Amino acid sequence: MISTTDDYRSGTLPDVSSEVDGPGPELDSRLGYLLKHAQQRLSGLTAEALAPYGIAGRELAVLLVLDGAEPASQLEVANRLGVDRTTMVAMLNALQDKGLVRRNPHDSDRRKNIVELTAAGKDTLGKARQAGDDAERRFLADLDAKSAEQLRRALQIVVRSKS
Amino acid sequence: MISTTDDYRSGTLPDVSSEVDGPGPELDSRLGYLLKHAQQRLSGLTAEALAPYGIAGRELAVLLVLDGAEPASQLEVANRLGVDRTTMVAMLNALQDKGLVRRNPHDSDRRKNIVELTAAGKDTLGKARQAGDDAERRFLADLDAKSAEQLRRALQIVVRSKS
DNA sequence: TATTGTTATACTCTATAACTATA
DNA sequence: TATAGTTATAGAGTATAACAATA
Repeated sequence: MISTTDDYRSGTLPDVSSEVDGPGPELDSRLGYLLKHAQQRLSGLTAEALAPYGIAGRELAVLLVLDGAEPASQLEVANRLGVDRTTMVAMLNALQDKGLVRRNPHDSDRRKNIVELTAAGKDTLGKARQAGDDAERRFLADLDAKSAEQLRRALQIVVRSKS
Repeated sequence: MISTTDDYRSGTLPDVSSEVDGPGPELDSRLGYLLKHAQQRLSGLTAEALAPYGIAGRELAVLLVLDGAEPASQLEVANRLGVDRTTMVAMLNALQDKGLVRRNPHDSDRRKNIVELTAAGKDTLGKARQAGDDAERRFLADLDAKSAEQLRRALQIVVRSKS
């Protein structure tokens, strides 16, 4: 485990100068590079972990939202995920084709579709959630527990930031 | 400023339950969601900051690598950035059309192009680097200095992680 | 035979504009 | 008039396959 409490320029990290494909000193402390590659690495680990269940990481996110408290329309699910409603249509089509979700007309507002998990959807969600958690653990494997939680917390803050 | 040293489930964060478009409890502690949206937010801030200089965040990364110690071939630049060499061709074409980089044949291996910054490229890099740093500062504005450096350090570690 | 740069092509993810139906 | 879902379409970003020049 490696602590993250030192200043990032202190030079106590493992030497990587022998790596030909590393970012080099120009990039390895730039957040743009770091966030992009962190996201790509987690995406890869997640895709691999979810492959046995036939869903992508984005689809797991949809299932998680649908498992939440109140029934949600397509637009509400899209807003929670931060995607356009046209993007939501395609994602729900794919999940519906896999038998994991169901569209039901809203009782009093027939413009809306209430989206629900099917029994198969709940079953897949249970397994996929665990697989996704495993992928997160592998992603965080080189951080100690405290640093991992600080990372999660810091990301929550910058994502919620409005400016 | 908000500290990140508490456990992320402790509930000391600002209440966001009134936000209709927030992720909700199902997603706001999942790293996949957090990394994706953090990256999107920083990308937006960076694009905005770099717009006056006519370059994208990805292009700033190329200029930064070219400003590094040794002269680099197209393939070496691509490897440092973690992109395919065919992707590099298009990026360098764009930067060359803007007059910011120059391709020179390698002295002894004529398969290679050594890529260099032009005078205009160095000038643009100087201004764009500052603008990029400003974007990072806005991105991190809600974190205290220590938490911001811990975030950077933790990302370096997970990005370098091999498993 | 292997490597570098290049081109053509295709794939993934996403959004915009325009349509239908409802409100 | 405005909203929810849908469709067609287009753009950004990326990679794979195949080729020419060179090693």
